[in-house]
Amino acid sequence: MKKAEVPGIGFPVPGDGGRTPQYDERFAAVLTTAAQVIADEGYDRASMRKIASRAGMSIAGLYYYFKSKEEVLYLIQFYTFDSLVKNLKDRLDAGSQESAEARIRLVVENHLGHFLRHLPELKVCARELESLKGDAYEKVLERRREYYLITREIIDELCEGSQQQLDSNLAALALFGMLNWVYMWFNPRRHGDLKRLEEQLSGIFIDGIRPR
Amino acid sequence: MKKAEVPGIGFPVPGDGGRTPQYDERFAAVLTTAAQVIADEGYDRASMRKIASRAGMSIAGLYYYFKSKEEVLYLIQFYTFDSLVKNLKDRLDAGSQESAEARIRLVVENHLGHFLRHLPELKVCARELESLKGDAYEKVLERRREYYLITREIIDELCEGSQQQLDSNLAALALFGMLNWVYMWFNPRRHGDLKRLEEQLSGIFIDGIRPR
DNA sequence: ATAGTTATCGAACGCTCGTTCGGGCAAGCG
DNA sequence: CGCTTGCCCGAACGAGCGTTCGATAACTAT
Repeated sequence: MKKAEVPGIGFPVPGDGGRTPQYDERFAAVLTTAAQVIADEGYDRASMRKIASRAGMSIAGLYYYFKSKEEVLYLIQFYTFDSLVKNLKDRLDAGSQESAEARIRLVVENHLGHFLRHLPELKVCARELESLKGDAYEKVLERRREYYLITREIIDELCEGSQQQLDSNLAALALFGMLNWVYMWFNPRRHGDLKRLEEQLSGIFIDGIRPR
Repeated sequence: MKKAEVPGIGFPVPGDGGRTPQYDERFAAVLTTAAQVIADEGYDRASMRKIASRAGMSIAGLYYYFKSKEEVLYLIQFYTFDSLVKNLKDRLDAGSQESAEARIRLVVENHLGHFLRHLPELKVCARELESLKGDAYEKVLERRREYYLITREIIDELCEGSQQQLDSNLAALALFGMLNWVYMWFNPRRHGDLKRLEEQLSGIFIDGIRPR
């Protein structure tokens, strides 16, 4: 059976073409395990042997699901940003009548919420973009840019009529800096109160850029 | 001749004990080259062979100056934070009568200024702390904590009397997030105006946390 | 029962890595 | 002059890497 592919990449995608449910389940489970190993040790030190052994299978068994190590990394990053963007769009659609400030809070809430549920994946995305090359790199970059643009448009709206000339591009990058740096210090035991974390960070950012 | 050592670590330090000036010069030059290679390719992919070849010497020659690859990484991070802290202390001493807001601006100015002058080193520090182990990791962490504490004290002062309960710990981490994420998007040609970058970022942060 | 597909494995190949070893060459000093 | 010392090298070693190959059971459809 021919494998379904992401157009223009040649990497397979699960759950979309006659493969068995067991296959899809195992595929997703192995990808989750791989994200944990890569988050813990970094892409280069996370060998296919370690990933296979943590997933309870042989190296050759791993290659039944993924055709290369880079594909594993690509899929983690692609799916992570894909679901990040999809969730954000859903939230923004549901709250489209809200103020720009409320929608920025939605962005922060979405990002940190996803972060808590998929800590290893987010860490991998924050650190390993540059470990991809060629088409895989471009495809992930495209998703990131989409995510960035959605956010920057809200920031543009929030800055409207500000007397200070604030660069919304820089502001968006500052926001992502705050949010993506979280993996460096976050500890579920110390910072488990997600609501509080969201409020503090979005508070700093919103008060920081709001016109006065 | 016995090599001088950082107390408790066992790693050598240049410029402090009877070695020739050529040695110190070459040592520093090789370390700068190593920082460039590691910033470009990541610690694991940056092989000793590549570092040696970019520095114009053989692998074995490299081992005359450094006793392991991890030592190279340690020295880059240790010296970078060392000089970052030293410069910051100097600036803060010179501006000790200034307001907390002005001193936060000094922190941002110092960090980004150092960033522009030592882009590869800062990138290495932002990404490769976890590639260190044991004593080297602890020693670098110690320097980072010192840098963090200096900054957080100023933030504490800036938040004094704020009616909102703002967590200065989170605020400091948010600031470092903004500043350290810069390596992900900074382009000297697009963002060459350092003064403007400093003003925008410190503006966002200060307005974000200042009591109102 | 037979043929084909799915999921898995052990073993190996070729390569790169960090590190070491023994030596060599030039400068400075006795 | 001979000898030490500072600086540097070619070559090698053992380990770990990503990837491939052929084989093997279990299941499914004919």
